[in-house]
Amino acid sequence: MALSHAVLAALLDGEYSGYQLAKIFDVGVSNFWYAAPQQLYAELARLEEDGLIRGRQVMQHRRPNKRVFTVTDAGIGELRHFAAAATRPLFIRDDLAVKVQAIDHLDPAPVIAQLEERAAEAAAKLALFEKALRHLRGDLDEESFLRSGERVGPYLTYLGGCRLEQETSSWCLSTARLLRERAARTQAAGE
Amino acid sequence: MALSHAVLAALLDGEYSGYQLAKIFDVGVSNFWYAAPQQLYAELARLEEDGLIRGRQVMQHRRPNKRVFTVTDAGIGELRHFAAAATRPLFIRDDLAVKVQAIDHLDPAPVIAQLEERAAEAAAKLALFEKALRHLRGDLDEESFLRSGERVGPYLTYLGGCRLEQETSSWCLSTARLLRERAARTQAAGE
DNA sequence: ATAGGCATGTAAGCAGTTACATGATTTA
DNA sequence: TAAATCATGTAACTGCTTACATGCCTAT
Repeated sequence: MALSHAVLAALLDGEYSGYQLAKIFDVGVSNFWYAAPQQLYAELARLEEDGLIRGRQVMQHRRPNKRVFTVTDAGIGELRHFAAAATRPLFIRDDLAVKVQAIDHLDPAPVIAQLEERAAEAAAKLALFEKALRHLRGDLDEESFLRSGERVGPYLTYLGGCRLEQETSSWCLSTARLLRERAARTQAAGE
Repeated sequence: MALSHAVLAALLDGEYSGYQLAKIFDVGVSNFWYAAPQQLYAELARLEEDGLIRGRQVMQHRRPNKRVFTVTDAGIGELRHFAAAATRPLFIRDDLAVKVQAIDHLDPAPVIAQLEERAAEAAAKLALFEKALRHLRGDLDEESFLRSGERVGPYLTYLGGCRLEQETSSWCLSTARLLRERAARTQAAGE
């Protein structure tokens, strides 16, 4: 049970189909959980079989029909059980950092380009998260919302996501700049 | 090929045994790559078979002998190839964030405790990384080291790790404080 | 004595990835 | 008319986790 809890948590805020969940995992939940679309269909089938979620057919006019899912009481129970148990350490894998780690033995040019690309992606995600935050808090300012809101979980994880993307962007840019300067200098020295 | 590149990058800075690598992945590399010890032994065997690393037996007096590994030219070639290719997106999985996402449906007490625990771990890691940074730059200040150092890759990834741990600690603490306040208020209202 | 560190693995099972497969509708 | 979006899966393979297995040395 690993992906299952992330799916249950995502389904707390509404009924979603596998396809919709895939998009949520691609943009929103992606700040703390990565999952491929195919995994989600398989996981939804498993969760339904275990009685932790319930599916419902939705007929659509000019689109394929879809099945949307909600968390059952048993599903909430499973989440409570999970939350009370010990948390595993953060699981992180970043190919780009591996490249930076090895940079002194590599051609820096493609790595610099990838750092700048990642910085741009992070900035775009940050903008998205900030939009989501404004949407969640509605007319309230952040402080009042966090004090009196009924559903603050997603808001808090988005706040964490914002920090992560901000730091990512800033680290990528400063690293890229430094590597550029060093590359310029070694080239000048080599001439 | 996923873990393999992380192992190759880690072996660039010296000869290490499986056991030593496991410790490096536990503390140092852990800011951008998670790996279990058993994986490392298997991966080292595979990399040696593929000729990307070379093992050497080291006899020891009052300890079991060990095999230490170095990256071959073919290994460097593989890393260069990897660095020039497209980078996959950050792979992240954080159980603690899943719990926060679902918090409004859960008993907050254990989650608050786990947030504070994670914050303490992050602060400890930060201290470790800062020590590693001081060690790497030796007598130089950071700017000169980054300008003129021969091996800046690990320094740059440690800098990234510091940011991550700092943000983690601060997010966990502010989230825990907020959840504590909310828990106190709902308890007061319930009485 | 006992716990912890050093040192290296195997085996079974589960989870995750990649490639394949289909088909309608909408937008450029 | 081509590409993108909506919509859902299967199958084969690879990678990862958990549990098991061993044994010596050092510090308390």
